[in-house]
Amino acid sequence: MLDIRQILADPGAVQKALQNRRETLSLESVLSGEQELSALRKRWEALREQRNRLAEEIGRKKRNGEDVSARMEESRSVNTEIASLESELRKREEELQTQLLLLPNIPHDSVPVGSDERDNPEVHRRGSPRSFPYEPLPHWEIGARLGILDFDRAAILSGSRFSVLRGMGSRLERALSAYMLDQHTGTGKDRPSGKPYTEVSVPLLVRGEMLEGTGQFPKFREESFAVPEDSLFLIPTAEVPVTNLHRESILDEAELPIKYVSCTPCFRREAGAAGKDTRGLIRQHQFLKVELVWITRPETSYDDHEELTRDAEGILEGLGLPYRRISLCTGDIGFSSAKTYDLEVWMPAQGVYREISSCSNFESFQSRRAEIRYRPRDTKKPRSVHTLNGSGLAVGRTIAAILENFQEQDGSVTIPDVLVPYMGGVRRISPPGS
RNA sequence: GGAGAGGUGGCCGAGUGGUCGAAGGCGUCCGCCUGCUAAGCGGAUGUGGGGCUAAAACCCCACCGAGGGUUCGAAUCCCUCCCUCUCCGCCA
Repeated sequence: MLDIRQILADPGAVQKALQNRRETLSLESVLSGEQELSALRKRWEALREQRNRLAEEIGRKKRNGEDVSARMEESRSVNTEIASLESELRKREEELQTQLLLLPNIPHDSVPVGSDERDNPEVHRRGSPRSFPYEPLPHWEIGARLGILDFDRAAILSGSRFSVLRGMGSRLERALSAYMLDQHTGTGKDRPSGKPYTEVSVPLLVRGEMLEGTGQFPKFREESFAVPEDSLFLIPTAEVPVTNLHRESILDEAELPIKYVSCTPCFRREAGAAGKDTRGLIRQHQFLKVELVWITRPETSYDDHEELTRDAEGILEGLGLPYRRISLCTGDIGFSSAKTYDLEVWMPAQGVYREISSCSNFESFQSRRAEIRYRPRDTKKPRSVHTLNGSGLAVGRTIAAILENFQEQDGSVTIPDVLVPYMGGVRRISPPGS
């Protein structure tokens, strides 16, 4: 959520930012709504003051045995006025709040202006794609031939966009999760932030307020799987429970940055994605993801964002997967984000780079919604923290990338060296019977 | 699921209708004292919004789990919901 004072201070700049985002919302009704609200609020406060004074006077006089019936009558009439004002006030407040919750974050100055994904500049490329002496197979073919990936059975269990991993496929998922978690909980000592990530295991079902806190609600409600019977929602990413871990609290500056890593299944309805990426592990209703979350100070958040992104890149480099980093332009950046880098891994069968991680700085957009603040050492007055997160990495897509990049002509797949210990020493997954 | 107890400031905890934004303690900060540290002594210390101001001081409004209600007046009484704890039952 944007700070209403920031909007008031420079509505032109905010409107400009919305335009850059290709967002058609206008600030006019927000501005007029806020103006009316503040007038109503002042009137209401004055009446409350009057009522409080009367109540105090009545109490005092009563103790002295004086007659207070006239004052009580007066107070009653003030109360009816307060009540009518209050209902109006509440209505206006809700209207304004609804509008504010639908306003996206303002992109950082360093974010390139652009219309859509075609305008996302590449920051850098690492690793070189292998050249294949044959037509490389897509990962779903490889997985099926190896007997480790089964979409047909998953469809019977749960419908489309679900998968079953079997044998070494399932083991590969576990190995990747463990490798990533180990890397992140081990990194940091030699970094500017000076500390490794703390691993957390969190609930996969959360209340709606948590999703509002991180920005998924109210705008993207239809993207979430719901359990209406219990008013709970399946998390679309670990970002939601992990960031909200510190909701409604004031942290000590000395605690910052707080760095978490969490491996969870993620659940997405993919409501707007009908017919898109219908094959393979790329777009599933359920997938495993290792998520990095930082809660940090505003002064360092952009340096921290670079560091977080480097941490995610470290996994791709460790696995030997070719990838590139792109910087999302104003027209493509996510609703809650002020700046986002996407990491895209090379997928040989399609001959394209595909998103495997998205690393964002939300500045105080989430922390204002979730009320996560810290007390600066010098000023003592609480300030909103900045929150960051990024995938480190999406495990399902990493499996897909490994199968495609490290496939061999005989149908086998070579396991990256760093994963071998996690695979129980297995260096290669081979087709059954070979 | 059944029975009971309870949710108060950064933390612990007192407070059953007005003088309570809230005793006391811990913590934190400032000062004093003291070879150092600790202890001791004195003072300060909730959050959000508004007014005034150069900035403060100061003043006003709201907040004692959330939302309603009763009342001139609610942390305190009533209702609903959420959560925590104890015991019993069930269970990975």
